[in-house]
Amino acid sequence: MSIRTRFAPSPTGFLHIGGVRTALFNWLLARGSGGQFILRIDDTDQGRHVEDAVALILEGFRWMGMDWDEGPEVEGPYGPYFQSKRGEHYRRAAERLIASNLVYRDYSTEAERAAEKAIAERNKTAYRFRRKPISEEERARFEAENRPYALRFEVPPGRTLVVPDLIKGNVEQKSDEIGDFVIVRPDGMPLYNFASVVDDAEMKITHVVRAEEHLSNTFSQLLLFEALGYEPPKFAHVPYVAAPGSKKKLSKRDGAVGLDEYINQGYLPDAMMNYLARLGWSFDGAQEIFTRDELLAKFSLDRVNSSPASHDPDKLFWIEGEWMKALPLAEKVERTIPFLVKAGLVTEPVGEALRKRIEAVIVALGDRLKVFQDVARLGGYFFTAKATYDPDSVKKRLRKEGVAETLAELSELLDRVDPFEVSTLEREVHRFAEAKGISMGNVVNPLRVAVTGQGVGPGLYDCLVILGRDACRERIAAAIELIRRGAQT
RNA sequence: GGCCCCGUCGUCUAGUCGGGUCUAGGACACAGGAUUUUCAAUCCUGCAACACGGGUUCAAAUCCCGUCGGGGUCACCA
Repeated sequence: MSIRTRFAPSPTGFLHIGGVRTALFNWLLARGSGGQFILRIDDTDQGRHVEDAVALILEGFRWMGMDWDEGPEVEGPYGPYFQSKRGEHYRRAAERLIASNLVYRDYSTEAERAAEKAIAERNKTAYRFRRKPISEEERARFEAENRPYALRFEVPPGRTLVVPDLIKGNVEQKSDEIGDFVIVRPDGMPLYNFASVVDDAEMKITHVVRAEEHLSNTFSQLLLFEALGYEPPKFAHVPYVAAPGSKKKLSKRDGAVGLDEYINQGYLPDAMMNYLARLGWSFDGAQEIFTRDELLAKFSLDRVNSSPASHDPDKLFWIEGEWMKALPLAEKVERTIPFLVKAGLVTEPVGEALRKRIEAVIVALGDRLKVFQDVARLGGYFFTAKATYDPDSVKKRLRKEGVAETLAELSELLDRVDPFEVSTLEREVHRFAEAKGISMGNVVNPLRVAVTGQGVGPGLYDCLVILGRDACRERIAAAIELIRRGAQT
């Protein structure tokens, strides 16, 4: 039988990278073996804005390139794939449990339970709900007055439950440690532990790969699978993702934890997938870069670490750089455009001339281009009429004795160089420096700041050529003006 | 607090099951150097870990016990 996995997010409107990693493991496991990956929305308890939140999740999955065989939009044979639309399934399952006498009506009030919890708290013991005897008269009265009740599963005493976890190994728990738990609320809403068991069973999920926080719940779920007469799936509990440089769980306060932040910076999906896969999983202790196909072929649960891994933005950035280097030029151009538009540097539609210019900038940027927003960040001045001068660079390279004069002469030089190309430019600037007895650094650096406004950037001659003779001379004039004005004040 | 999971360089990890080949390997980051018009890239070098304490053994990162630390769960949340 083929492997069927699922990812079941609750629509909170936020795609945590830890969640994306869990989804990835599921996707890799299923797709790597020719199985199916199912997306299910666990929205039993949410109310509003579910649609927007779901759209965001789907968008994230599409960006990552993790397609789902069954779920929202595509549907499938075991739908619906929204828990909020599966009420009938839960109701039928609950009825079966009622019929076999494995659940009971709990008429307790919130105040009663709160009091018992308080006692447990005071005694420093675990709070466990247990079925209390109820007299026939009382029961009849409750029913007569239509008193609301929750449906609770009666946990059998004296058993040892074991989860044969694919990542953690065999994990045991005594059933006596587990209190009777609610499966359906008085308002008819099923609870997670119940709904997810019903869904996993009915959707024929073979491997439940999910966050570690569910490990303790699994014992209750095992009882439910058994009570419903289902063979439980295999389980694999993935350790949490810790904050950078720590072993503390990664939370929203730890900086960039949402997938959208990386999408917005212009990370590559392949790089993100590569990074996330290596976070908590390794193939042989040596390989760092994996293509999608390699991941599909090489991923296995038994090489997922049982201890937490911390999010490492530096490593993500490095992997991103490796992937960016390997990306074909045409694709870089194509994918850069939206970021340039967003930065207000170009407007669509992008004509052939502008496209050539973008391509030239990307070529000049070379390996300096790591994420797509870098083109705007590092090379914005190629797309504006004037340069914006960085104060530090101006101070360091322009406000020096004789720089204005040197720049004026360089401007004349640029006027003469023909053709206006990298090789000729390079030759003439070298000759100029030699003739004047100035070090190359003292020629090139001021010239760079004068035409780009920045202290760092692509090779100078590339910059000059892309900008063109006229723009270069205009900017040099502007820089000289800047120096003169600064000298007066 | 009870129960459960986890603990190798700052970080991702190899090695742990089946003790010796581990004076603990690779990678990211960091530091220094080479190259160089800046930055990036590249190459070289360096820094750096078996949480702690006992025990078993000829031999322990690897097995056992304890301690400490982190996480989860004990919801009519997921």
